[in-house]
Amino acid sequence: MFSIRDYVDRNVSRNSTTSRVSTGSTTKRPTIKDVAAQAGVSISTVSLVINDKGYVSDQTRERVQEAARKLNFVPRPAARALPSKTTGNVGFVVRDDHFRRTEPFYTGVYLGTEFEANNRELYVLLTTIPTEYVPGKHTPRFLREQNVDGILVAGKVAPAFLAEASTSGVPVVLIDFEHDTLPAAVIDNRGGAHAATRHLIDRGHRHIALVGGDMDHPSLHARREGFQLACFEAGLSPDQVQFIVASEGESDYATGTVLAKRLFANGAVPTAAFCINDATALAVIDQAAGLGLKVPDDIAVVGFDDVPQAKHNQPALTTVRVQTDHLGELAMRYLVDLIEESRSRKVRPGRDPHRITLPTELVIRDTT
Amino acid sequence: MFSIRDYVDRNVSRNSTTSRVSTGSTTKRPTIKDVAAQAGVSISTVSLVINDKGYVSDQTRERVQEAARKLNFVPRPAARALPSKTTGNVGFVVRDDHFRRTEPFYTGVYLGTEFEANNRELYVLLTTIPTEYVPGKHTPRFLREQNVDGILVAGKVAPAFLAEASTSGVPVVLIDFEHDTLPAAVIDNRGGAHAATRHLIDRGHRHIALVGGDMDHPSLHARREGFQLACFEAGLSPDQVQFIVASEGESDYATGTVLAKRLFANGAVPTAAFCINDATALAVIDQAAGLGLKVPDDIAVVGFDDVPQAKHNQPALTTVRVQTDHLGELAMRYLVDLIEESRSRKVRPGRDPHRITLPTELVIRDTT
DNA sequence: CTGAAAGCGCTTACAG
DNA sequence: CTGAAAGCGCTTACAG
Repeated sequence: MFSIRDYVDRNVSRNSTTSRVSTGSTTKRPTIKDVAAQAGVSISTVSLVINDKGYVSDQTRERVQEAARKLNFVPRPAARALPSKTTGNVGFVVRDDHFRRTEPFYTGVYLGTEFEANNRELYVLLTTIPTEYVPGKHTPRFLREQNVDGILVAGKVAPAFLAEASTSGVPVVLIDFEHDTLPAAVIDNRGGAHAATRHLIDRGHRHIALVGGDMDHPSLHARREGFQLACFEAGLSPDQVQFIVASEGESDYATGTVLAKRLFANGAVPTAAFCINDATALAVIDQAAGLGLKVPDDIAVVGFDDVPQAKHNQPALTTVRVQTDHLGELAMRYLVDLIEESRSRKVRPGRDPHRITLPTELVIRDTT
Repeated sequence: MFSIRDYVDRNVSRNSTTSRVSTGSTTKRPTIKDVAAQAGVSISTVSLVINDKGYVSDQTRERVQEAARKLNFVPRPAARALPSKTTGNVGFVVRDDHFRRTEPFYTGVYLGTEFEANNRELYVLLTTIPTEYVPGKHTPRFLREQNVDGILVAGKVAPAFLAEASTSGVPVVLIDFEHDTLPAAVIDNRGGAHAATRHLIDRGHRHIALVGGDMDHPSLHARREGFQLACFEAGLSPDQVQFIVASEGESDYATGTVLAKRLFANGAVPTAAFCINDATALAVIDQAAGLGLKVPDDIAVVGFDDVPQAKHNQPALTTVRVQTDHLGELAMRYLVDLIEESRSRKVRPGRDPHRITLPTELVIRDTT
């Protein structure tokens, strides 16, 4: 390993002050006690007011609120956590390779959860886990320390992790993934795929291919179902529909390129392709261009996800928009619901978990 | 707004158990008290052992450790935070538009900090701020609550935020950005650009262009310097060197496309282009292909960053690799150093802030 | 080297 | 509607 010292650049200008600046006021940060004194009430009352709990007369409430405002009082998270037996944190787990992906899908989801967490006065502890998850070894610290009130799991993860999370004692909500009976916030993959396929059919296409990598993921599986349903409804016969699908591997640009070659290698090329996601669609378009085929005249292409590149591509890609932020928000709200539910022990008798489904939107651009 | 209820999918199978499973053992989580009882010592001693502080005889140390292991004791973060006046958290701030970028630069940096945070028993609170930062309005919650021991700021952010962070009373380390005298962990942009340019010159090129968007960012500025230095050292005359630079706008693919058109519009096209980053380089390559120019025969291209796409591009892009994880790690270590330093009040007399520089590596592929 | 005690800043029954 | 008191689970001087 290396030492930090190895990298210190001594050529930095030295005529400088330090970065640590005092907070200006010498008085230390106020506590609930200071607020109580200022308002002339007990700390119990202050606590009730800032938590909006119990019965407090309007008059004292206002007096407390004014005192808090005047002193610039902000409760310390740790001091609240200790007696209340809650942490004020939620965990956000995603596989590292997913998080690193070029398409900013999970960063969008994360930002949505962060936004909603801010509204709910929660901190989000973002942790990545490896694809090959080994329980004791890779267990997120917040699980070991039981330092969260709930857990969000984004995307596909190892079942071993889900088992661990499920037995942690706090609610778990999956995002864009499904597993057993765990509650989940998912995209309307089937509906989106159906709309996209329907759109191709409406444009007059009758020979259509589905192109995509491994369909093992529940979301991709649902997209295939939506595609099939639309084909069936339109009365297409099986020989009008092709499935260009890899038996393994991610549905990424590289896999898409391989599949596109297979697609165009066939004698009778379909007039339209529903691609399982944008990465695949972009690969198909590039391969088509390489062969001198015109999009959409020779082959129409529709994707799924509406990644940033979709809009900028030449030609701009018709696709299904997924509002990733919104998905994260939705999941966080759902999790908070479950957390509150589990606190008011009333609803113990195992309410069934739900899937919450986020609608999608077909965005018609230049490839169809 | 909408309600969560609007999205509940009632078609989910209902023959299921709830996701909330008890932890198995009915006994509640052990505290330091339980460990003390088990080991037959006081809680003070247990505290000393688990924090590796003060003098404890080897014998009692072992007895305590065994007791802790046996009971599966894990200290609660909140309980430590309260009396110790530390939070165990560090803030990680990045602009939302940067975090959403297609190139996973900042996610890589984040993962590096997370990795190192795990080693140091710290939690990272990732927060995004808008480009147009308004102090009171967008202030991260961890600042309001003073809920961090230190702050990492990744990439360019509004000066108003840096001012707020600097006066928060905790150390701040910038990542891939520089500002006044704040400590920073930066990439060796100048060195990387110098090596890349030198490489072009070594390949025999004498007419070279620098291509990139707005050079306002310190990192890009440093790259330009490295480029210029290499040109100067090689004795290139000013008329052999072109600067195709936008006066504003990000150095992204779209801007790169515009610049590439300008580059190729000139009568005398250079034989090589040093692009300020990979996004720009990829745009140049695509534009060259559109004009029937061969890369690298008609024009050699080198980028900077080594984004995932660089390797997969046809032809694969020669570029300068930046180990984003490593950068994050480095910054986190630096921050922890500063935090510890600020705790042991000895080093008060304003030590000068440093820049810690991460080396880069030239990756030669097929475009040069 | 070890323990008793005070205290961190809150919440939460429990009285009144 | 309000307050006194106990307690959350640790850390940290301070004695010894």
